[in-house]
Parts: sequence; C-alpha cells; structure tokens
Amino acid sequence: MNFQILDADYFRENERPVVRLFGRSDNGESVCCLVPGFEPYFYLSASGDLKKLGQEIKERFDVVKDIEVVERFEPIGYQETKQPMLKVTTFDPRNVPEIRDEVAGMIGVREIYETDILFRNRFLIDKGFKGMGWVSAEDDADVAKGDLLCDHAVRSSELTEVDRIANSPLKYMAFDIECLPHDGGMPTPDVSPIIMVSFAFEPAYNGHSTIVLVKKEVEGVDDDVEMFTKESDLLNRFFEIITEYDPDVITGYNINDFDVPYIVDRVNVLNESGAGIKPIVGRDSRNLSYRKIISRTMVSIPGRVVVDALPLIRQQFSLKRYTLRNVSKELLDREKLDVAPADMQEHWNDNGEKIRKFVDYARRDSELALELLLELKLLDKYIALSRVSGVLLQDTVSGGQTNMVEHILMTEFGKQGRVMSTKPDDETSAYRRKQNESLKGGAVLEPEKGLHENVIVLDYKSLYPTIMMAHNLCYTTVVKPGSYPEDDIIRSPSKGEFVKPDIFKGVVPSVLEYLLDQRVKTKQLMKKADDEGEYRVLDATQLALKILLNSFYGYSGYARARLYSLQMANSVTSIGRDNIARTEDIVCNRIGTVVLRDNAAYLTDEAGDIGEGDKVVKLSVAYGDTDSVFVHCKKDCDEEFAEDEFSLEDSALVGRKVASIVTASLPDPMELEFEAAAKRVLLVAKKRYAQWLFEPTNDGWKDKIKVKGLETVRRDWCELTSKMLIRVLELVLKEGDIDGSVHHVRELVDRVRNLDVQKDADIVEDLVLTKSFSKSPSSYKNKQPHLTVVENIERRTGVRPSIGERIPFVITAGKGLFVDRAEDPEYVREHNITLDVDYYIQKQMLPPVERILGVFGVDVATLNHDSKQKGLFDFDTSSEEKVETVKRVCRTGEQPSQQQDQKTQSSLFDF
DNA sequence: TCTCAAACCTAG
DNA sequence: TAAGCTAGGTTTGAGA
Repeated sequence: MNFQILDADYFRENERPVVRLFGRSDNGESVCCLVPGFEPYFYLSASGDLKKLGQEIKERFDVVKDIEVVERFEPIGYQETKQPMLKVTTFDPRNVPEIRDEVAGMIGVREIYETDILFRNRFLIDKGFKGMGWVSAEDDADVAKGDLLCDHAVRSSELTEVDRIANSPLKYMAFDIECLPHDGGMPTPDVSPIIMVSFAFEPAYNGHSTIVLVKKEVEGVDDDVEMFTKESDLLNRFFEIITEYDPDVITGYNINDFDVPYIVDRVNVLNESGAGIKPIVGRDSRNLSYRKIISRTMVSIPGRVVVDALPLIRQQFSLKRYTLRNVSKELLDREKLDVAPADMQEHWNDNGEKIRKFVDYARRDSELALELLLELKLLDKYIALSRVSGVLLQDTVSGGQTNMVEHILMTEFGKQGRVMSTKPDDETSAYRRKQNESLKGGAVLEPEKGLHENVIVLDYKSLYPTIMMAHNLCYTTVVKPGSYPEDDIIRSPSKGEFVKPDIFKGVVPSVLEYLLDQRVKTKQLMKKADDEGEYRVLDATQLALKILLNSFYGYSGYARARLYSLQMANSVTSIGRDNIARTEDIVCNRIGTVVLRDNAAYLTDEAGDIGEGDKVVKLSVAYGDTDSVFVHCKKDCDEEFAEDEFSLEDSALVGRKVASIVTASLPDPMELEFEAAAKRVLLVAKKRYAQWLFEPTNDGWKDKIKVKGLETVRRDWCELTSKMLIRVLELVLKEGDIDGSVHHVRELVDRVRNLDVQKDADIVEDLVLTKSFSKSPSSYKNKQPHLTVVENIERRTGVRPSIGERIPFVITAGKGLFVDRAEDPEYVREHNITLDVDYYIQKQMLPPVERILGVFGVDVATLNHDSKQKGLFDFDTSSEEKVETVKRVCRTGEQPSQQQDQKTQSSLFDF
C-alpha cells in the first residue's frame, strides 16, 4: 500500500518507541502505519579514553542501551580526517534530554551533538523519508486500530520511498465559533458560552459542504443547521463531526489565536461542572489542546495538519488590513456577512430574520476561510516545501526557514558522517548577535536621480546561492585564515578562507547545486505538463526550490542557527559587493559602447568600422541594488535616443549582449540575465524608483508600471496618496505629461481642501492610514498615531487590538501634535468629526508628489495653487510641448530651476 | 533651525 | 518548539 506522509510521531509499546506515520493512501483512505525498531541516539566528543568513558556512561545511566565508538566529522570547519566519537543509544527518546546535561558535564566530555533532534525527525532523516513524500508499506499487516481514528492501521518495518509527483486527495475542513460576549466586549471562556460552530468541507461531508451547529431552536433555516439546547451537546457534536469527517487539514481564520484556545478553555470550564465533554480530535484520539509559547499559540493535532489562514495570508499578501472582511474582499472579491459584536445579543435573542442572518453569518465565515485556503492555493507552496526539504507539513506551515535548512543539512551531514550541532543557548546567540554587527550586506549603487529613457534591467540569477556554489563557501570548507597554503584556498574580499572544491566540496554548495538543478528540471517539466493539477504541483515545487535556495545565506548569519558562520555570511555578501562593482566597471568601462548592426549587438572591436546603418549605443549604469544593474542606453553623443531610434528589440539585443559578456567573465554558475527593458525610468533615491517596463514574453512585449519603495507601495500612507501618485507616475512615464500631472494634483488638492463629506465620500475613504501595532504599548519610547487610536479603542470598548494587527486611523482637525489627533475612522464617521484637511494636503499629498515632479522643476507652490484664487498663470500647453519637457529633462539631466516665479515656470514649458 | 533617535516599512 | 539576513528612506517629535 502506498501513502503520503502527512504527520509523524511515536508512542511507547512495551517501553520501546514505535514510530507512527499518518497519511492518506492513493485510494483515498486515511492510514496510520506503525514502524517499530527505530532507536534514539546522540553523539559526543571527548578527550582521553573513549572506550572507558563509554563504559562509565553505560554504568551510570541505565537508560543507555548501547555505546559505540564511531568516527565522525565535527559540524563546522574543514577537517582532513574524522575523529572518534561516542554514539550513545538510549531505550526511549525522552531519555536523551533527560541525561544529556549530566553527560555533557562528565570529565573529558568536550561536546555533545544531536541531543535535541525530535525523534520523529530523527526517524525521517535517517530513513530518508520526507514530509508529504510517498512511501510504500510492503509487508503491511493490518493491526487492531485501538485508539487510532483512521480508515486503516498497518504495521510495517519494511517501508520504501515511492517516487510520485501527484498529491493524494486531501480532506479539508474549516471551522469557526461564535460566542456571546457578556457585555458587548470580548467574550471570555469562563462566562461566555459558545453558541454556534460552523464548518465548511471539501470534499463534502455526507452531502453537506457546510454545517452550522446552533445552541437554540431556529425555524426556517437550511438543512445544514443542527440545533441543540445544551452547549455541551453542541460541543460533543463538534468533536464528533471532526472525528467522523476525518480531515487531513483543519483550517479557519485566526483559529490559533482565538477559536482553538477558546474551545479548549470553554470545554475545561464546562467539564469542571461535570459536562463530560470529550474533546477528541487527533487521529490517535488525543484531545484538542494548545500551547502558549511566548504570546504565540501553537496548535497541533496528531495525524492532521492545522493551518490558520491568517498568518499565511499575512505572509503572502501585502494588505492594509487583515480582517476576514477585508481579506475576503481584496483577495476573493467576496463579502463577509456581518453582525457587529454589539448587535450579537439582539440577533441571538431574535426568532426571525435576525437569528437566521446570524446563522448565515457564522456559516459564511467558515466558507470564506476554506475558500481562502483553496482558491488562493495557500497550502501548495508548503506542501512543496515539505516534499523538497523533508520537513513535516505542520512544521513547514508553522515554522520558519530554519527548520527546513537544518533538516536538509542534517540529512546531508548524516550521509557524510558529520554530526550536527545542538541549538545554541541564549548566551551563545546573544554573543553571535553582537558579532553580527560586523555582518555587512549588499551594495546599493548611488542612483543617477531623475528621469531616464531606454534603460535595460539586468540581474543576477540567484546571486547569493551561486556565489556560494562558485566559491565553495560552506561550514564544511571554512578554515582559519592563514592556516592553509594559498594554493589550497579561496579567499573572499572579507578575508574569509575556504578550501577549494578539489580538496573538499562543501555540503552547502552541493545542496544548492542539487536544488538549482532540480529547479531547472522542474521548470522544464512545467513546459511539458498538460494536466492542470500536475502543472500546479510543479509550479509550487519550483517556487519552493527558489525559497530554499535563498534561505541558506540568511541562515548562515542567523544567531540561533545550529550552524552559524559569520565568516561565511560575510564572504557571501562581500563577494556580492565586489561583483556588482565589477559588473558596473565592465558595463561602463570595458564594454562602454555597443554597436547594433543587422539585428545583432557587437562590441566596438568586434564591429570594426562604423557604417551607415549601425547604431552606436553608449552604456552607463544608472542604478543597482545588490544583484541588479540598470543600464542606461544613450546615443554616442551622450544624448537620449529620439522616440523611434531605439526599440525594445534594440534593448534586448544590447541587454543580452552585455549579460553574456559579463556572465562569461564569471565563475560558474554565476549568471547575469537580461530581465526587462524600461522605456522610461524615474530614479528618486536608493530603493525608490518607478519604471515603465517591458518584459519579453512568449507573445511579445508586456508593459507595466513597476513602482518600488515609493509611497504607492507603502501601507503607512493613505490610499489618496497612492492613487494620486500612481496617476502622476503614469502620466510622467507613459505620456511625459507634466502639465497633466500638475493639473491632476491641483484638482485633488482642491477637492481635499474643500472637502465635502457627503459629496466626496470616496475621498474620505481614501484618507485612512494604517500602521502596524507591533509591540506592547509600554515598550514604545515615542508617541505614535496608531498607538493613540489603540488607547482610544481600549478605553471605549474595553478591548485592546492585539499586537501584530494593523491599526487604521485618520488625522482629525484641531490644535497640537498630529499624534494626539489620530482617531479611529469608524468613530470619526459615527460622530461626524472633522478631518484635518491641511494635514492631508501638506503631509500626505504634497511631499511625495513634489519629490517626483521636483525633477521637472515643479514645486509645492505650483501644486498647492488654489483654484479659487483667480489670476495666477494658466497651466495649459500643447501635448508636444509636454513631451518636449520630459525629453529635455532626460537629455540634459538638468535640475530645472526651483524658483516658483511664474515666468521661470512658464518659460520651462515654453521650450 | 538643526540634529537625532525611534518607528515604520520597504528593496533585495 | 519563536524568530533567515542587511541597506535604506521618510516622518515625527524632542531637545540643543
């Protein structure tokens, strides 16, 4: 029988561990496979007589089953030979943490290794099985299920890996609870009952795609509504449905921080007074439970995967707010039904439309959570990450990159006879954090500020991974500077030294090579894939490979990593900085100009004499950040090309030529790539620019405006700013229409200045700013507008928004600091409070737009011109002139006069 | 008026 | 069993 590994753990049978693999088989049954015989162990290195030390340990700890002297490499640093170590095998997995400290303290013991590897991971790593990987249980003998809640239970010691791309048909279930708050505030489990629970299923459960449990008799509701008089009966049914449906994935919105803890606490409260609820949810019949780990709640259910959609969406989408309402609207274009907390009691007490609306509202929330998970394919990426890294799905979903990188490295270390470090203690990681102050990052080239035409975007494909591969940068190759002959080492600009690959090929470079290779292969398969499901899996796989490739650098400088090497991290970035500087030099100086002739690009010495039809292109680097360069293509005389003199195809020719020349000068597999051609680029500052970009696709060029770092993409600016600025950027980049921009801004400024709350309702909505409430109020050293609002809300409702939430606010009219005048938009609406239009004009609208239009000599006075004050100069000019202005600014790169004098201004447009 | 640190959010 | 990394711009309020 073949099945896909969803989850793994172990239990004790006759005081011996038996691993349990939970999964779903190819015929759709849920499976639990028991695997006996795997033993826990760890390593230690010591000075002196290892055999004797082994004896001592064996005698001192009766939980030690076996001791063996083995040869292993240490985790960090190049070593010519392995050294003897002790491998300590215990009877029970929990013995390892029980005895490790005492063992570590014994005389002669230098270091202990792998004492903090979870047994289930130890099993997966040693056996080569992967999270969401397929295995075959050969001699599968059916066993009694006992407490196991799955279709099929088998026992097998002969498991083999199965190569299969497709995923098994998983069963998804979303749920959501409704509680009746005591006083309209936040419900608390000790007093507020759970009055409804809703479910959504995929596939359907007994023909139902949704179910709502209601603690009340309601008439005229759909047939998916079940009614109860006792809360405990409702809750028992809740658990019964879960175990009967037997979902693989349990989801919901904010369930980790709210629903699950609430249910657990509520069940405890009810059971204390003898309700006798059995909250069984696990495939091993375990009860629902949660653990608080430093203000974060962790939920895990044996045999299943718990996926809270909220954190996943937070991670994946940049939104101003993450309420279910907003997220559904933005990402699904679906409306949440709503019953305000304050109206819940009233709806609940009703026996007609209102209670039915309340039921519908509850049902919709589960539906939306499930839709978010499925329609946005939130899980695809994590399933792929599991299959590539080997980590169990629950751990890829709720853990970080560390998990996966360490799992991969430990697997490789194991194969090469190298032991893995334990996690660093707090002291060590604090020390490393201090050291990291010397960790330098990527280089950002000073932008040639202003508007440029015909810019080619080149970037390095996976820069940091390829640097590590090309230079054999690894924990296993790093050596103490000066300790090896020059000929044997690679030295980075940061003075890190690593042995050359012919002496020892690093584990990290090998892993990266494999991942990169897999990614290329996966992309090839994608081109051939005809089945949509298969394409989806492959696409997720290549994305997962990309994520993993890019995780290794960050991990190497992570203070809490098992493997940490500042020397390695600094070498990666120093080579990167060197590289981009070299690239700039090659482009500007060694190449300098490119000749376009007969649809091909030539270097000047390749081209020979310049003929009639030749186009000479002068190159310069206008900007670059870490792994990219923007190459400005100009005429030989340093002027911009005329409109039809330089085509997108010309850009591509030049771009590909430059990329190939630079790539040829680089060690394999580093590669500079032509990414796109920009017709116009506006460089405002480092990390702030806008491009009118043309990307090559299978059917021609696809154009778009790409904005980086400017206010349009920043969530702490109001929508009005974004909308205004995006329009201005479009006008400038596409039409070259400065006047139009000025007009547009003036018009908006006017509307805001004379804001009519009734007439300009659309604008009022766009005046809301949001900021992230990121830490406890007491740890803020300065006042913050959103903090003012948090305090206001807490004072009024008794409920404080939780840390991590984005808080919306507007600035209201009045005296004093802005911070003190920040207010909850809802409260402002309800109480008809006046907004500070001047703040919006002076602080939200004018500064961002001035930074852009300032390039063309437009200043605040021009933009803030009051339409009611007649008599100031008229701003109309013909369209050719507008374009001319842009052209002129591009061509000469001049900084037009900043004077606000009317004549100066018009003369600029008189050009 | 200028300088500084805190806070936020983004680029890569 | 909490957590990949650094570089950088901008706003704000406080204080010299």
